[in-house]
Parts: sequence; structure tokens; C-alpha cells
Amino acid sequence: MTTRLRIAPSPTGAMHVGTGRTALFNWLYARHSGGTFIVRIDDTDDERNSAEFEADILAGLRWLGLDWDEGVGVGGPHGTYRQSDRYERYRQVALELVEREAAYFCFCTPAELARRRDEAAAAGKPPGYDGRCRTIPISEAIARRGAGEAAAVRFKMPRPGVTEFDDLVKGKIRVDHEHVDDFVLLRSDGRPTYHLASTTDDVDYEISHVARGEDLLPSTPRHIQLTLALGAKEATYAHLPLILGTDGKRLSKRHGATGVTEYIEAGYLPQAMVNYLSLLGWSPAGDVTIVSLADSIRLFDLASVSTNPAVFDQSKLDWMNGEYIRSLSVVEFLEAARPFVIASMGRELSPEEWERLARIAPLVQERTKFLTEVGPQVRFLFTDELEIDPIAWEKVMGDDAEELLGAAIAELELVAIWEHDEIERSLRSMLERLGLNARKGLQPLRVAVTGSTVSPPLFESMAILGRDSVLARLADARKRVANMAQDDHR
RNA sequence: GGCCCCGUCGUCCAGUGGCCUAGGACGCCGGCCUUUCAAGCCGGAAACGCGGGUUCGAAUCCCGUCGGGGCUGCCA
Repeated sequence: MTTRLRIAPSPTGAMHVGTGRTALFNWLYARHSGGTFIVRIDDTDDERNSAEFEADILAGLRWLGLDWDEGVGVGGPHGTYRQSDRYERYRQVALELVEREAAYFCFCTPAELARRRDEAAAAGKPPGYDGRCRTIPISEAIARRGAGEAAAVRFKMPRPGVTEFDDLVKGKIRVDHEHVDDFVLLRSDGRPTYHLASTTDDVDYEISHVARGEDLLPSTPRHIQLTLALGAKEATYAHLPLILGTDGKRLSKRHGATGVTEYIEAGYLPQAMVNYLSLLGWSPAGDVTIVSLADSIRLFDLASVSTNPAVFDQSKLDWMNGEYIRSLSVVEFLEAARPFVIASMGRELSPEEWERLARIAPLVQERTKFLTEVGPQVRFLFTDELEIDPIAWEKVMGDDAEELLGAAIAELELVAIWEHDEIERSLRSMLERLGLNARKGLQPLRVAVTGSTVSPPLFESMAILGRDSVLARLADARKRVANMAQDDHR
């Protein structure tokens, strides 16, 4: 029997990293077992759904590289894979269950229910539906509905009864139906609830493994009983531990970036995100941290997912992103950095500029943790008006700066072939003549040429920037230093 | 409150009765390298929540306790 797994996000918010992790584990298991990975949109919450969120989620899945075999956008034997297109099916299922007396009409209004809930809470009684309408004879219920009275459909939880199942990650779970109330299947306006739609789809789409967040563990007895009432065999469940914020609470906005899209914009590589997410609750054999996707697929197993929640630690993701950036070929690096450089410069680069960028790329690559850092590092190569960081200037331009800059200009003017080794030789002999160490003597030049105390290696930077620009910038800096000295005297 | 899940360094994982004086990774601290910043290399601090049992022997099994989390909606 072939495995069929799905990710069923609700488009009620942007793609969350937790959704990403759940999707990844489903995908890994599907690929590992040679099964089918399905993307379904669980959009039964009309009030909160939005097309933008759906687009964001789909984009996030694609960015992560989690391709799907059936589902939204790619089709398959089950229609659009969007629940809002199957309301008729769910209604039919609910009514059938009523006919078979596995469900019943409930005439309690939301306001009434809220009042009774409050009362129960005040009296220290357990909340949950009290079953008031469960005993209404079906003939009477049909008559009342016929008279126009609004009614929801509730599932008749088999009581007394117990649901027992073997969760792939949690192990044996046993819940007494005494603690599971008669939940709503169909709202009084005819729309299905999550429980109905999701379970019906899992049955109709022949989902073999349901791997989802642990927050749904308490709902699982409902889903299993519903599945059984539908005459189907229950899926194998795997409840994944939740992802927490650094304070141990469920990961949310106040913990920083929780949206996958935010990480795209912040310059993360999908490979790094996938690798990091795969380690949240799972680990391949041995002491490895950087795992290839092929190895993850080969080694992944839902049964070896850990049972305890994981804190999302961005500093480890950050480190991993640097690792992945460094592992890129120069061509791949340039391709990945391209949109970020353009955004940073605010314009497209000319072919000649791309050429220069390609020359300096290997040096920049090993200094890059986020793709957003590339632009600022290379900006000095592509601008006529160099912006000099005032703090950096202040720090390095001492009393002897004018003399140093003058010496550098004189020395560099003599360089016959403008390339790295010649420039280095020339500047080193200058340092020797001035009796300066490299740290003292080169930092002012770095600031004059790149605008910052932090830059790619100076000699290469000069070589790639070109003789004229380097000399011009050094001359500008010297002029500025001289003017400042004059101002000081007045 | 009730029901359910969980409990190894700050964090993510390894560990499934003896190989554990508990291992790896991130982070942190110190050092080396060095034209800045990174990267790299070397070293260090850092954990089995607590209490009982079972056993020759427990991080590993059982019970209790404490702590954390989830659910408790005509949200998902």
C-alpha cells in the first residue's frame, strides 16, 4: 500500500515556520516512502481566510522546495483540493450521519451555548457541550428544521466509549469519550467545521498518514470516531511536537520573524531553512548537523521524531545560513545574491559591473551570512559618490592621516600593473618606510577607498575598483583631512 | 478546574540498563591565524528537574512529585 500524506494549511495567516516544519516532515516521509505528497487548502473559516495568505503559503512551500504531487495548483483526481469548493460534499456527509443517527441536529444558539459554558465554568463543572439536543427524536428535529428553525449538526460521540490509537511519535494514546463532547460538524449556516471537512477529505483522498502539530492531539479521538462512522479505516497519526519561542511559549510574532516569507526577504537560503527545520524534532543518525536533502529523505522516519517541543533558535539558523552560503559555487552565489544587490543599489547593474561583482564575489561570499549583506559590502564598487561612515572616519583618520594618504598616493602612482600583488608590494614598502604596522597604516586607506572599516580585503578591493577611482578617493580623503586640520587651527 | 502531552548543557539533538568520569552542533568565553571583518584552527565553562522504588548496575524501567506546554469555540 502506498503512502499518501498531506499538508493542509488554513489561509488565515502568512506561512508560519511551524507550518513549514510540518510540511517538511510530511514531504520527507512521502519522499522517503515513495508515496504521494498532497497540498490541500483548509479554508473553512470564511471570516479569516484570504487569497493573499493562500498565495503566501504556496509561495513558501515552493521556496522551501517542497513540491507536491497532487493538490492546489497542480490538480489530481480530487478536484481543486480547496475545501471551499466541497461544501456540498460535507453537507451531504453530515446529513447522512444524521440519517444514520451518528449525528444529530442541535438547536442551541451560540449565545445560549456561551451562557451555559459560563455557568458551567462558574460552577466548576467541565465545559463542553452538555448534549441537550442529543435526545431530541429525529422526527421532531426534522419537523423543527422544516419550520425554519436554524440547527447545527453535532457528532454523536459514542458513549460510553474509548478511543485508543498508536501515535507514531507519541506512542499509545487512550482517551475516554467521557472527556470528548459532541462537537459541531456542520454550522447552522450549512458550512462545515474543520473537523468535518478535514476528516472527510482525509477519508476521500485516502490519506494514509496524518502528521500534524501536537495541538491537534486532543482532537484526534473525534477524527477517529468520525472516520469510523464514515465507514473508513483510520489513518496512522503522528503528532509533531510544537515549536516554541525562546520563552518556552508557542512561537508567535513577538518572538521575531515567524513567517517563512520574512526569511526569504531577510536573505536566507531555502536549503538552510530546510536543514534547520528538519532538525527541530528529528535528527539523522550520528553527530551530523549539516545534512543533505538526499540524506534527510533517505534517513527520515516519522517514528523517530522526538516527543518533546523544540525552541526555535534563530542564531543556529543564522550560522547554518552562513554555512550554506559558503558552500555555494560562485555562480550560484551570484545568482542568489543578484536580487538583493539590485534592491540594495536601487538599480540594475551594468554588465561591466556584474563582471566586477563576479571578481570580488569569492571574497564577499565567505563574509556573508545573509544575502542582504552582499549589497552593502560591494556598494563601494558601484558608486561615484562614496558615502564614508563618519564613525569609521573619526576612528582611523589621526594626525598622521594626511601624510599617510599622501604617501599611499605617491606609492600607488608608481604601480606599473594594477593588480593585487603589485598593489600589495607597493603598499607594504610604504608601510615599511613609514614605520607603520599593517593595522595602523591600512585602515585609513580602507576607509578612504571603501567608506568603512569593514570591507573585503583591501588589495583586492583596490585592484577591482581600478586605479583611477582608488587614486581619486585617496586624494579626496587627503583633501578632507587637510581641511579638517585647518579648521582645527582656527 | 478537567483532559491530554512533555521534562538530558542557555538552545537543538545523541543516548532505548553496563561502552556515560553523558557525546555532537549553535551560542558564550579564551587563544591562534590575520590588512579590517568574516572564515578557519585550538581550548574552556555548561545538562540527565526532584523524591522514592526495580536491579549487581539507571539518563535509560516503574511510581509519585514538581515544572512546562496543548486542548477545553457553530477557530483551525
